[in-house]
Amino acid sequence: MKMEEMAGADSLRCPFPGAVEFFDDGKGRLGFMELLGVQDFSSQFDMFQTTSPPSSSLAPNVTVDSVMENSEIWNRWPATPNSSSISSTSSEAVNDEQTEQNQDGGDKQRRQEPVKSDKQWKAKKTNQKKKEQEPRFAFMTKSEVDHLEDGYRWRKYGQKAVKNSPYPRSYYRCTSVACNVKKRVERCLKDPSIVVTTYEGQHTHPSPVLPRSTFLPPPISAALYGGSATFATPCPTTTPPSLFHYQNASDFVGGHPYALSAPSFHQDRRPRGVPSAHLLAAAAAADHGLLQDVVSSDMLSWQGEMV
DNA sequence: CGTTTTTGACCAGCGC
DNA sequence: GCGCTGGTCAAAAACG
Repeated sequence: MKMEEMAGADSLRCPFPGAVEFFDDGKGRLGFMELLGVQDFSSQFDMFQTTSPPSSSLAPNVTVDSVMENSEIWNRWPATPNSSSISSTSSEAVNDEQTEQNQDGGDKQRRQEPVKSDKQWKAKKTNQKKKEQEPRFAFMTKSEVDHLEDGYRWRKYGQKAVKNSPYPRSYYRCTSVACNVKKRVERCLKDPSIVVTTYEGQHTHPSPVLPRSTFLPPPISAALYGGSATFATPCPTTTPPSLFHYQNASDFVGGHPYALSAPSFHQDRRPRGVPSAHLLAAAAAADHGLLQDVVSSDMLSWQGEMV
């Protein structure tokens, strides 16, 4: 199936032209993913929902429709402005970065030196309290692969079993020096095909694979570069969300809450300097008018079919 | 050989 | 105080 056809099949039902991303996995196979939604369940959390069949499982006979049928949230996309501010966390994020650095640097020392002073413990407690206020940002992605490409390099530092769930939660940390951003990846209990990725913190550096100047809508750039002030909630698969809130309507170009997630294969070991297709698609989805700035002619082709 | 992942252990917070 | 849970550490293993 041609990309244009796939995109065309999507255009009738998808309320967000451009919300489907096609990408080449580098092995000649075509992958795609869907944006399912942007959601703020508790005014504390932005959630992006996407679907992303792994390239490895994407057989040639798999059609967009077969995947689209799995998208429960299509056509449920009324935007409700949310006035919560995102600016108040930026300074805290910086503080967190500093405390985190101290913590990271000090943890090894702490291990070697089990006896801790009260000051150390209080500092850690304070740090944890701050962490609760750190910007968080979550994506829901339909994918068979847990760890999704987002333009940054991550190192897994832990994995925990989730209560009442057969699926573990993985903990990742940005590999960049002095960058305190973390993310958690877990599967939705009710719908294991959905991966919930929660970002925490603010990147102190540009994406190694995406030029900083590339336009991304605030939720996306927030996720990639840090800056959102909202919190994630567990996936709502039992009752697909009917309300979607944005922190500010103006946060979205053209009022469209376009979002992205990622192709899900070997994200961290992709050759450097190669812009991630999904990132480009995200930018494209944000505003078709800006498409020419960020996407290839091929992507423009299918994007055009969808508008 | 450097980097990343795995995994058991540790710690804090919370509810009872 | 105790047990449970979430988050993190760090040594060892795996990987490229």
